[in-house]
Amino acid sequence: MTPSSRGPSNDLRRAGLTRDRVLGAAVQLADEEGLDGLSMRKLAKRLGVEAMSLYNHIPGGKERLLDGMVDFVFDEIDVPAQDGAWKQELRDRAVSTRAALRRHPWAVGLMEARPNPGGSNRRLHESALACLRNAGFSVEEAIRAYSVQDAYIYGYALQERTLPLDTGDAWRGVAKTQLGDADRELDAYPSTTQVLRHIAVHGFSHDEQFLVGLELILDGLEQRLHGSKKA
Amino acid sequence: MTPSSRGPSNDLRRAGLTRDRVLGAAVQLADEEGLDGLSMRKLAKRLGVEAMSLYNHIPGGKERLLDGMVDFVFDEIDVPAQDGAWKQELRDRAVSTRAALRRHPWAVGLMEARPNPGGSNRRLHESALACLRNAGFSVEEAIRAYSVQDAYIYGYALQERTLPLDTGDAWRGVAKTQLGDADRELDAYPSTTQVLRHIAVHGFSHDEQFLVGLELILDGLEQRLHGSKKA
DNA sequence: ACCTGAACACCGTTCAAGT
DNA sequence: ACCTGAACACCGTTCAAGT
Repeated sequence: MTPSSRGPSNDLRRAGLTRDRVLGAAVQLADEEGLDGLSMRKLAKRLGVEAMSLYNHIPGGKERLLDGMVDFVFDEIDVPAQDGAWKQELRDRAVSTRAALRRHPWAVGLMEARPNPGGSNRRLHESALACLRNAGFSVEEAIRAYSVQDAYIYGYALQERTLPLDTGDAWRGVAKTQLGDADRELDAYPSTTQVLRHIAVHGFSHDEQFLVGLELILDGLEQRLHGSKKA
Repeated sequence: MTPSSRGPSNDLRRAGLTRDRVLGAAVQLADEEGLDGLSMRKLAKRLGVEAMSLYNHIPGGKERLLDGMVDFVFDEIDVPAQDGAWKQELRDRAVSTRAALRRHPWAVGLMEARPNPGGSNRRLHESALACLRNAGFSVEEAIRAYSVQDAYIYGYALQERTLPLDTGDAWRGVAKTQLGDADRELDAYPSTTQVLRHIAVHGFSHDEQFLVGLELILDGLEQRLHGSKKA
């Protein structure tokens, strides 16, 4: 009568532990509790199993688990098309990358630091480079464009991780609190105070800030592209 | 006859444990073994003491120790002057920041993530903002300029941490090794292969790459500055 | 005031033993 | 083939006890 009794073999149980299931649970645990909260023992408990049995599915231990988790995040990033609209494609990739890193803040410091890049990482890398090459960037300029844009995206994600606030109200509140705390120090840091006052009134938007900076970089790359074509 | 016997009081010993000495030893340990290698127990051993006695000098435990270490790194970054040469001042600050992060790679992910910023951090922040304001940037544009440039600097440091190679020879070697490893995959990743071939021949320079990207951003900020002045 | 030993509640990982 | 208990070598931190 139970559904499982009708399965093809009755030893599948409710377990069916898989590399993918372990990876998914690990990402979820890190999303909820951060990288410090991710331990082999806690992860095992979530999967209804003892810590030692994880090593049957993740051969390299925790280090390889992290490799897999990082590639899991890379897989969530949209791969750019390789036709001529390079600026739009790169902008989309940047927005998509930032969104993935907001969902998985623990990944920011790991994405570019893994010695063994996974398949999703390599495919994304390849597509972005191809997109730039097809648009007319030389190999050298494609490397440069990729480097500058990636530095900006990951650096911005690093900043945003500290204060991932969405609404103008939240920002106004933070600025007012800091102005209240500082009080006696306002004279020593006049420009900082000015900035806090500005945010306390006008708020702040990560969405807008990120996009404006991104546009500045894309425009700079476009100028380099046209400059090199003329030369 | 021994030097110490002539000291003002003989109970100073060789210990004289201080917050500053603990901080210095912690930075050195992290430089040598990375953040994972920094434990209260190992740090204590270096200072000739048991782990528990560190808590007498670093009240908040390891978390506050990290706060202190981060501000130790901020203190090594040159503070920009506040006169009109904003472009040169910001360039110098960027170069100085990257150099500090190369000396202390463990700090990259921590610099902007501490909830309680230290004095050196706040002074640097204030000076950079003041430099921008004095150059004619509005409050809003100063925030933007600071954000874009910092994202680039820290993001670049994040990339560089993975492969902190200095010489063209080292880069050529890495590229050749990767081309050898990949072999069967070269067809699947043609643009990546092209990039590796380019580096295998021409090498690569972090110094140059960082500066070119930095200039692209500074030029973009300059255009925004002039645009807003006219408007 | 500063240092310490013992203890607590955790880690990642190995390995022999189970089924 | 997969899971586990016990064990090892580590963590950060508290606390009562020493001097």
